[in-house]
Amino acid sequence: MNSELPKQYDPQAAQERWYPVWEQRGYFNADPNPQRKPHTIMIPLPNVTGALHMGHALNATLQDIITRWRRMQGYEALWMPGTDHAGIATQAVVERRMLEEEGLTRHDVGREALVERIWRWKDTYEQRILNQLKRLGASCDWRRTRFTLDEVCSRAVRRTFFRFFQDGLIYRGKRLVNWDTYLQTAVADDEVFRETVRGHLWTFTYPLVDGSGTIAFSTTRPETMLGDTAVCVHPNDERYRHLIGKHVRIPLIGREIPIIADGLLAKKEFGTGAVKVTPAHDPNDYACALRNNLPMINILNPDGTINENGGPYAGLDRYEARQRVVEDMKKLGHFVKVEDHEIELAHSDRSKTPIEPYLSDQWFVKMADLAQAAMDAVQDGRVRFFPSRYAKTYLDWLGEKRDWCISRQLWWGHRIPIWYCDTCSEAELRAAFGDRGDVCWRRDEEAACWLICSERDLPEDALGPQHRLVQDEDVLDTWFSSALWPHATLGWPDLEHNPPLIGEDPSPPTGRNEVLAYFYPTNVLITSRDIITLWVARMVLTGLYNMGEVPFHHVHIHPKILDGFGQTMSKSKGNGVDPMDLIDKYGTDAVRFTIASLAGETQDVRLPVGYECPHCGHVIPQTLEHQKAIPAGGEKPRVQCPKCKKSSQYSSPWFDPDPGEPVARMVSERFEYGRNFCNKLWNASRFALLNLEGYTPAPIADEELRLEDRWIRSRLADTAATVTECWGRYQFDAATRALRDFTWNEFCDWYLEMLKPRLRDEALRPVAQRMLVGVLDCLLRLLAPTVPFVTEELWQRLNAVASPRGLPEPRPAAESVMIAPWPELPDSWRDAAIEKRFERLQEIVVAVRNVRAAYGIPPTTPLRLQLRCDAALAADMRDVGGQFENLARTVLQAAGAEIERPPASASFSLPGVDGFVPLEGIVDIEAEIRRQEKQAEKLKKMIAASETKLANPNFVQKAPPEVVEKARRTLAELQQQLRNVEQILQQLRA
RNA sequence: GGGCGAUUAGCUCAGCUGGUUAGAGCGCUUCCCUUACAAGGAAGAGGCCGGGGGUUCGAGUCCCUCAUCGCCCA
Repeated sequence: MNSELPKQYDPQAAQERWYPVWEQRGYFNADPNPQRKPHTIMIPLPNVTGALHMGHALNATLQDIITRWRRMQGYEALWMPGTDHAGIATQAVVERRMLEEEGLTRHDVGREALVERIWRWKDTYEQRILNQLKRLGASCDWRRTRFTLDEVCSRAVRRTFFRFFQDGLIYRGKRLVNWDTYLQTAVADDEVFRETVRGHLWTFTYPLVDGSGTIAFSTTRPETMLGDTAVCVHPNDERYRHLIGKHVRIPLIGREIPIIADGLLAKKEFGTGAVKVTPAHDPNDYACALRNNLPMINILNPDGTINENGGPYAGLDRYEARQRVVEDMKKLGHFVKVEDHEIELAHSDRSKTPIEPYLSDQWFVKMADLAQAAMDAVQDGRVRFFPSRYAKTYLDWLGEKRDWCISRQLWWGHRIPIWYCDTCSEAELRAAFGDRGDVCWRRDEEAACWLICSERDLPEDALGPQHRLVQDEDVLDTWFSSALWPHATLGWPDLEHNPPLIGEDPSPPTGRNEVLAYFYPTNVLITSRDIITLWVARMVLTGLYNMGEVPFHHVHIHPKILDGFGQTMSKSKGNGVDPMDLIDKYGTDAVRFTIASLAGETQDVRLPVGYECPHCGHVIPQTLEHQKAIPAGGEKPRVQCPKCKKSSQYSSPWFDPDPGEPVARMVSERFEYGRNFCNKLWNASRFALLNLEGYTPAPIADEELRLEDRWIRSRLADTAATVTECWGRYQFDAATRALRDFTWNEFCDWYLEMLKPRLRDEALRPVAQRMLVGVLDCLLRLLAPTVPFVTEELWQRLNAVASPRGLPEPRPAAESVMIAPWPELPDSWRDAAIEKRFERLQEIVVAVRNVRAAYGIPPTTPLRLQLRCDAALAADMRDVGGQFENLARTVLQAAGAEIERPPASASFSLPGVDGFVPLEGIVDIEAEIRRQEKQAEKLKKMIAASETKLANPNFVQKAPPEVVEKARRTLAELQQQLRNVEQILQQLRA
């Protein structure tokens, strides 16, 4: 390795060099080891369709920091990677592409072929997302990578479903779902977006059966009349009270339906005050039907055409039927009027087509007991949220105990392990399966058939040729498999073998699953708040059910990253930065460090983004106009660079840049924070490496330490303790702040500067070198979890020239910083008195520099300094006298109580010490008077405030004595300072 | 409609259980390419801590209220 370090850190080189080394040496691997305590983190499995976005980058960075930190602390640290099959999202992407490129629908290719295509897609994109994690530096045990549809996870899904079914926790029922007529599947609420569209509001009448008149109502969807089962009015509506209980006839199909009263559905002010009720096709009507025991009539086929319940309209598309219904009602004389109306219409996020509320058969998990158990785990502290307020979200949601709808009408996913048979007898079932523990059955009276649940696939003729078994067509909700993630990935339900490792031969049978026993329960789940209910709650619930033990003890909820306008970043908004672009531009460590510094306990983080000019590299802030711009008249929108005056195209969700055009990619200048930090660390280390010639390892005796050595040691110990504490509480912003402050403001700005003269002095050099290397060694270890690449690069270079090293005793350095021990520094290093003395020195140096700046004296002009202070401080300052020369190009001429202000000097007054800088010929008396007057004013203000406070008898009586005492001391100090300033002023004016 | 959170320097954010003169990074001003670093160094300007009440000897910090914004749930 070249020992000559460049002036700038090259992140890409370090990333390419060290990641493969770590991986090859097996540092990421974790195996059951009785000698160590386990530490486990399960990755919140990224969706296999996607690419890593900023949310993932934040999430992964935090997990990696904790994992690397625990590993250094000596834990057997497992970070478990994997991906999610993400049912509908993946299937929809593949289907869309198939349609666009080949004009084929899933019905054209069939179930098997479609699933085959999706697997191929998955193989490609899974690799991409895992590689992106690796570029982020993720220290996952890649041998254990799992996929929710792989064999190991599938077995867990089957076993869980089977146990639920056997325990009577699974049932089949009707439910109103968001039906996507294009994809012909139900979509979840979070896969639906609302859009205002222009529609109509029609008003019609239904005739009363007794011939006494009609009742008028309004609707935006006339075709749903075919499924009406009631007309509803408000119970307090005087206009209709006499009609409640009577019946009307639906003219189109002749069905008679009741007029009911329901205060929750009918609004007196809206339309006519009466509303038709279509339980099978409207959520509010559905709820009303449940309250009032109304029948529910489904009038739609899965493709959105009217079914046989629509009588003469059967077979028509719902929109065609709408027109026909309106025409027919007109003909029959039941049309009143039509108005334009804006409607908030639900659309499927997947197909972008309107959603139809649709009543269909679904499978449910009973939540009552499962949810209660999961709530108990949080309430009694077995699971703790950080920040704690998120426990409320969790408890509120579980508290509703709403049954969990687990079926999805898709082809991609875990097929529901239920087989139907409507011809067999129970005796036949018992004869065929009675001796099998993995099959059970239950009678579904409503459907008049047997429901047979099996852990293993059943052939169609499992009951003999005379009976046909038909498997349920649906698959399970993706969350069903991800709910099992913490124990499924560790091999449950197999308790006899360790889970298989990728790329390795099966290990010899162990007779027990040591991996599961060792790594479960896991320690902490790190995730974002939007899946507390969907995922976190369900993992706790299934973990308790299957394992009898919570899946994790801590849940850390980290913030969300928003754009500069406070909006969620998303592809469709065109405001998302690609973490891979940031890594290219700033380096992985810079991205990690910056991201960690953003992760506080507040909900959101704003990250202003901009377009990087492809011509000059200048970053142009993104505006809302950029986000929304669409090509008008064929011309693609451009960003104008204010620096080089050139314009360029940029990426946007609304259009693709023209081929060959230079494209302004989206970046965020905030990451310069991390890049600059890494570079600072790099250069501090570079300084060290340039000054280590002749380094000899040896213990350092306490008497060899100078003031600055004791100070930096104290600060280092304090910083290490702070960082350890903050990470234990998942306060990443505070931890990185402490690290940066120490590195930059203490180690670089003061300590390194103070070492310089010592390193030039033959006699002092050896101890200075040992201290320098010792502190740097510790600092690199403290930073390694956050910025693994730059610290490794530096660690290796340090190893080459200074291997046994460290404080207070030198030891052989670890072969990699990532497996070096986490610094546990003695408490005795922390020394408040030393820090106080050092701060005095700092204040005086700053004051002298201040004089220099105030008088515009060039940095090269030497100055002289006299200090008036008590004997103790004077001795202290004389001890470090050389540092004034070094840090402020100033000679400390004298220090003591007897010092008098020399004529023609600039002065400063600090608590307990006055300083005089003789400036013959330079000092401007008037300017100096102004300076001192300003200082006197400031002191007077503070004295006044202080006096007011102490003059208040309530304060003196009621405040704690130490607070009062402190206030008195402060006042005395201020008064002394003011006297000194006034004396100086007097001399100046004389 | 219910819940959670935010509002502190031009921008992005810290500020733990209330206690001297409210901090950081970026940006800005002045000076400096000084033998680790111009992705740097030195010095500096910039804040009725969203408004209004209250509790307290004392409020950026606790309570109430209003306003604005964001997120989640229905």
